[in-house]
Amino acid sequence: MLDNDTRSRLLQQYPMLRELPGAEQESLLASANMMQLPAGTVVFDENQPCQGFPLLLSGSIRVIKAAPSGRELQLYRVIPGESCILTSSCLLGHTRYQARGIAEQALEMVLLPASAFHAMLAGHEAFRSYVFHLFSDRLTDLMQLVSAVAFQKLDQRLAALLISRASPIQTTHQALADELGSAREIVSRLLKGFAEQGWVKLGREQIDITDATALRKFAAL
Amino acid sequence: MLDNDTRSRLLQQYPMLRELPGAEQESLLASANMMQLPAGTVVFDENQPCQGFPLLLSGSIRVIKAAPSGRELQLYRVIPGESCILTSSCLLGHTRYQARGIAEQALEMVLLPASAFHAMLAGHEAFRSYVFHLFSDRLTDLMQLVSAVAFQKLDQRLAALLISRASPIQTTHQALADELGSAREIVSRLLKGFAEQGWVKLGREQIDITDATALRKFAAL
DNA sequence: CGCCGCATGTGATTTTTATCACAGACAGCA
DNA sequence: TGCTGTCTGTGATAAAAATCACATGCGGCG
Repeated sequence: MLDNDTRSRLLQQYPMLRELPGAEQESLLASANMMQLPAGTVVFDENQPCQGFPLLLSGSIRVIKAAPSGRELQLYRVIPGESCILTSSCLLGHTRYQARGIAEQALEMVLLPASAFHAMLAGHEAFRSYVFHLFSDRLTDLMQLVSAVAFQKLDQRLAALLISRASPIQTTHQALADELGSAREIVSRLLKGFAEQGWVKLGREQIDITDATALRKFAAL
Repeated sequence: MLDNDTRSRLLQQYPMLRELPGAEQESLLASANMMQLPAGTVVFDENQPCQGFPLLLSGSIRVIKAAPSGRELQLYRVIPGESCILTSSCLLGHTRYQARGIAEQALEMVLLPASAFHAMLAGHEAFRSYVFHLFSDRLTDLMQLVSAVAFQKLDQRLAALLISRASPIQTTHQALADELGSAREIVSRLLKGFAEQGWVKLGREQIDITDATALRKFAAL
C-alpha cells in the first residue's frame, strides 16, 4: 500500500503507469510495497530467486558480476525510471538472478509482486512496450560491453568511462577499477598517464577533466 | 507467400504459431517470404537497419562482434526454433543492428515483415511470451559471456567450448579462436597443452575428446 | 606426381594486465 | 595534535595474450 506522495512520484517517474485505467491502477498500487534501502545494500544477488519487479524512485543500483578473485565488473546501472531488466528476465524465465545488484546510494523503490508484473504484461500495451524497450536497451548495452571487454585496451575503456561522467568526477580509483573489471593499481597508473598528457587533473577522490576533446579522441580510437 | 511444405515445417519449428486463430495465421503466412542463403552469407551487419523478423527453418547463424583488427568474438548462435533476438531488439527500439550475423551453414528462413512482427506482438500472448523468453535467455547468455571474457583465462574458456560440442569436433583452430575472441596461435598452443594432458587427440580439422571429465573439471575451475 | 592452398606447429618477442609489497599522504576525529 | 583508516603512488615481477615470422604438412586437384 502506497501513500499519496509515493504514488505521485511513481507516476511521474513511470509515465506508462498513467495509461492504466483508474481501477487497474488502484489495484496495482494497492498490491505494491514501498522499500527503502541504505547505500551499499545488496539488493539482489547471484543465484537468488526473484522477489518482484522493482520501480526505482530514487538512488541507483549497480548491477555487477563478481569474480571469485574479488574483482568485479559493472554490467550496467539502474536509475529511476528504468527499473531492472534482470528482474524481468528472472520473472519471465522463472530463473534466478545471474548478477548482483548493489545500492549505490540510498534507494527508495516500489516493489511490484510477481503476479502483478505478469498481469500488467499480459494486459497492458504501455507496460509491455516499456519492458520490451528496457530489454532492447540492455541487450544493446551488453553487446557493447562484451565487445569493449574483449577488444579494447583498458586505457581506452577508462577514457571512455571518464568522458561519460560530468567533470569533477568524484570517485576512487578502486571504484573505477570495479566498473571496468580491472585492478586499482592499473587504473591509478593509467590515470597518471592521462594526467601527464594534460588530459586530467588528479586529486583525492576527484578527477577533473581538463581536455575532454583529447580524451574523447583517445577513447574513440 | 509460402508453400504448404514450408508452412508445415514452420509450424513444427515454431509451435507458438499454431496457437493463432486460423484467419490470422493465414494472413501472417501470406505476408511472409521464404529465403534461402548459402553458407557464409552475411545475413545482417552492424549498423544496418532491420528488415524483418527471421524464423529459421534450417541452418544456423553465428552472431558476432568484429574488431577492427580482424579478430572476432561470437556472441551467440541462432538455431532453428530460436529466431534472432537482436532483430527483435532492432524492431522494437527502431535502432540498427549492433552485431554481424553470418550463415554458418546454408540457411532456410522465413522473413516476417516488421509490421507483421508488431501486430503479432500486440495481439498474441503466445508470440509475446515467445519473444520475452528469447530476450530473457539471451540476456542470460550475454551476462555469462561478459563475465567469462572479463574474468576467465582462455584455457578454461576453450575447455568449456570443447565440452559443449559433440566429440569428434570438426573445426579449425581459427574457428575456435573466432568463437572465443582470441588468436589462432593461442588456441593451437592451448590445444597442444590439452593433448599433452591426454584430454584430447588432435587431427586436421578435428578434435577428439578423450577425457571429457578432466576437461570439464578444468573448465569449471 | 607435383603444386597450391589452407591448417597447423613453434620460437622469439612485445604488450598488456595482474599481483605483490609497501611507502607516503590526506582527512576526519578523538 | 596525533592516530587511524582509506586512498594513492610506485617499483618489481610474473603471467597471460598478442604479434610476428616462418616452417611444416596434409589433401585435393590439374
